[in-house]
Amino acid sequence: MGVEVLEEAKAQIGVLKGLYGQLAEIIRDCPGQYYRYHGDWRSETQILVSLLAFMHWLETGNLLTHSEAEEKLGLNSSEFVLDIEDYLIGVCFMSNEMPRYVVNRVTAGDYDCPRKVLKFLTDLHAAFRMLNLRNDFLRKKFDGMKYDLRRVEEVYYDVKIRGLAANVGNDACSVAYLEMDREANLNKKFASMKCQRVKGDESFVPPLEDEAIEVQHLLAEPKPDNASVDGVFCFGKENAWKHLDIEEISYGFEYGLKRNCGGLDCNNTQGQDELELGVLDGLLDELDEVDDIHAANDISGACEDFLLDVELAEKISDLDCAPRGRLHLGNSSSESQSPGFSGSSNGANGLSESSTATILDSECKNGSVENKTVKCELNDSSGDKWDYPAGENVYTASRDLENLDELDDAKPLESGISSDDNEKKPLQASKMSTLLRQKRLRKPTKRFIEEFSVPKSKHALERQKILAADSKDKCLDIGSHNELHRGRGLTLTKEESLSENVTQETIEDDEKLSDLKSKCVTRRLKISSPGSNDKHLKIGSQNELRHVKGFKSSPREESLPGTSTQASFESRPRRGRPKKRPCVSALDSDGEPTASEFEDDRAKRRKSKKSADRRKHQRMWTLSEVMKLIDGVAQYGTGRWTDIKKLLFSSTAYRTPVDLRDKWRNLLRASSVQKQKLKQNKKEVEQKLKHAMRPLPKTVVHRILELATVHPYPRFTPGGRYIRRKKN
DNA sequence: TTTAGGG
DNA sequence: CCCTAAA
Repeated sequence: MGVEVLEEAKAQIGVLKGLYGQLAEIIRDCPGQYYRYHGDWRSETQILVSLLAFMHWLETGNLLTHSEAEEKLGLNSSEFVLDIEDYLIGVCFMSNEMPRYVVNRVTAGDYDCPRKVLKFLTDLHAAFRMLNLRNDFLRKKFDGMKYDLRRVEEVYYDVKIRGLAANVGNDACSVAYLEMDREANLNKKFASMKCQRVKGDESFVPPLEDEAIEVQHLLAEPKPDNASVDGVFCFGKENAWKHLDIEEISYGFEYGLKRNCGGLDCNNTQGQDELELGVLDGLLDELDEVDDIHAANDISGACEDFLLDVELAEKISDLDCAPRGRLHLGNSSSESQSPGFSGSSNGANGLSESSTATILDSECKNGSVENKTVKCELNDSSGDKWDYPAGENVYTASRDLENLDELDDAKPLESGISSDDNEKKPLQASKMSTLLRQKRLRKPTKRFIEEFSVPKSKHALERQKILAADSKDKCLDIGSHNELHRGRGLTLTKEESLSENVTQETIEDDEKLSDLKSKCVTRRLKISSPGSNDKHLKIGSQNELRHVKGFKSSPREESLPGTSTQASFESRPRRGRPKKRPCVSALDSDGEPTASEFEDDRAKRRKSKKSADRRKHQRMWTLSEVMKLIDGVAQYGTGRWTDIKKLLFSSTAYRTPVDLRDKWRNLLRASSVQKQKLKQNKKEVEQKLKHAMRPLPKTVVHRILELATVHPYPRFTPGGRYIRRKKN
């Protein structure tokens, strides 16, 4: 059937060829005017090229070259040609179709397809990368190809770890690979080239030109004219499927791996053989969670995905045997935890020192060596990516990840454990527990890391503040050491007289052992309103209790004059999937959590088992934040959320541009509702409103409404009504 | 990588 | 607040 389709398409191509012929004739009448008119059919040409290239790929597995494309379209005349740029854009269009194609093929049961497409796209992308593209449309399309490649990669690894990828195919491939001597050589060179680049990790990318030149040497036949294009693509064509074997890359990176892992022996690449279907089934769920990390590290995630799971599989299969020596490394590596904390180290230290929440300290300890190794590998493999994300940052980020994880299990080295924590130790001591724990880990996300570092340092300050005990009606400046250099610290305005404190979140540790202790999120909010000095500690856990009635707390963070109910906790069932259950507990005047409360909290959490909750936090928007947001919108309007974020929310790491936008959307909705309600019978409805939402100060509402007219947000009429557009 | 939009 | 598509 596929053949029929192809034939049919070819017939149509024939028709098009004829049409191009007609065009060519017209052009022939007005010599030299080709470029005057060819824009009229450019986009069609591009699409046509993409289709041709796709067909060609289906038939031969190779990339349609420029000359081939010209030939197929009958554009060989000297006057009427296929524009190089059109050709390239067409190729990009084709690449845009690949992810869909791959998914469809896999759905249809062709599990080998992703591998082929991946290689193809990898080559293609590598070839494109050598072009020196202007900042034009083609450049954009090329950028898009990166994401196509990534999506295909994900499919490939997904298929692979599910054990669906045909090993036969792999073998056959490698045999073919060996057969081609010349190409093998090219491959080696290419791989080593890449490898070198990775080795030189610190110095990062060699200039693109160098690379291009080097590859030019590898290219057998650079053409005199279009060398930069045709030559490159010949390269891609000749080596289709052959070079840059994924495994090859992995091996190539081993050097870097070992170095970055500080001597850890990570043979992850070999672990792949140990994949077992039975194990994999249980692992599939893992993917979702691991995804978080992908997003977090910004490293091309699929690879990580794969490796991590491989490692996990290894662990599981090892459960019956003696634990590997590697496990011990967890301890030694965790020793370096403090130095490793880099940016957030302040937070960690401050935390344990302040002793208010040492339990967190320990709960965050989750030493899983394989995570570490895997991550190291990831960092390195990221070196293979086209992006070359700032290695430093990525590295520290993942170091933080590791450390966060390590925090959980590395008991022996933990020195500053508070008494609260001691009872937990026995639980964790057992090796079995340790082993099993590694089976399933809820990884912190990027946002989590960000939050983790910022608020913690606040925490340290908080302690000082409490000691100073001067936090009445003054303006509180909660800037922290870490924040200082970031510019403007978080400053709370007077009328709020609110001191917001540490926010800590931990991650849920979801695993099979029933006695696991999960990590908890403690979020401390000290609310000191003009009337009282009550302090409240809010402990939010990320665990989801499906069976337990979830309730949501919405403590007022700002105590507004007049409307203030300084801490009204409302509890209502969450709409939809109950994702998160922040627990609220009132605390003694010190704001100290009592051991029993933690115990209680943990006990509850212990019950909650599965349910991957993606909810990272529910952080209330303070009035000052809202005001800042309003200012931002006034300044930039809607649609430039990143700018607003950068300028006004640079100190609050946990508010992403998307958050800002969402909040604005909600504000519009809220304010319009509030306005309408005001028109109606005030009293009753406003009573209801109070339950439903925290009413905004009228001035704020007015400002929002004003802005809503100036910067109309899509889907909100000037009246503020939310328009729900229907898909048809 | 950012934004819009749906849930 | 999350997720996805589109740009």
